[in-house]
Amino acid sequence: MSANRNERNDRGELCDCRMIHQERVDRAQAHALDPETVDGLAALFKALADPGRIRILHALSQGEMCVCDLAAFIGISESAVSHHLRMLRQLRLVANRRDGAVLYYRLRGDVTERLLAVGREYL
Amino acid sequence: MSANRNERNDRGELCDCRMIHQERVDRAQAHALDPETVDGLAALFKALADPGRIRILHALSQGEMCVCDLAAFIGISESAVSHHLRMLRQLRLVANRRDGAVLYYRLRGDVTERLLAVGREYL
DNA sequence: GTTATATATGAACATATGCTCAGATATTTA
DNA sequence: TAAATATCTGAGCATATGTTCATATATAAC
Repeated sequence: MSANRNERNDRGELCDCRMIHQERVDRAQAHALDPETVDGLAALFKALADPGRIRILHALSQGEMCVCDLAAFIGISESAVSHHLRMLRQLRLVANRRDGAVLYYRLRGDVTERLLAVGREYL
Repeated sequence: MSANRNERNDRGELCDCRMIHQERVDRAQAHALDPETVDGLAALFKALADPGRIRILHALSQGEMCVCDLAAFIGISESAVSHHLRMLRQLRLVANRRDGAVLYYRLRGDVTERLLAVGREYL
């Protein structure tokens, strides 16, 4: 239970962090997520970390909608909605289909609905 | 399919938003999450929207750890870890137990693990 | 063709977030 | 008691984020 200093951290770098339980840190290290996974998860949850995007995604779970309908529903500008949709598109959480000048957005896959369901259960 | 202006929005306020499909907006409105739920969900996902906190939470899913072990594992200061843990504590995602001067943190409930599992499945 | 509609995009700006630093609190040890 | 350890907290600062505004693009209507 004694403090060790100047151990090597997970990246092999020297650090002067204290470390009370070497074995617990080793265990965490053994099961650690790789950086790519961590960043991917952070990006995913960041997409859901905004009230406007949550309302957009939940609205889309009822069926496809176009940008201006979403803007009217949420009460923010169409530009703001478009910015949000771009982010959600890049994360592949939504997809769209064009009908004339109108783009209809829909949920892509079931990730969003599953995450929202777990979240609502937790509240 | 004609654009309507100066309709009343979800809060009964006048707005000059365009609205192409009144029935789709109405449907979204009928199933809309209440503001309290939306904010709660946003706060929850915000907690998971940071690489450091994801690594903390995933480490805790392997068993309880103290602040300095987490700091050593993640490679950030103990103060930064403490700030993260306060946020996670307030959201009831983690709990702690004191043993002398050391505070051992653990996951509270299974929300975190379920969300991380769905997230990893999506990646 | 021109004009209107629907959406996208980049810049700018205000606010939010994460980290560090200095210091406070709690507990143990001498 | 004083000193050391473990953690917490608030302020300050740099960066990130969400929105608006102006403008660009794409399609439709005329």
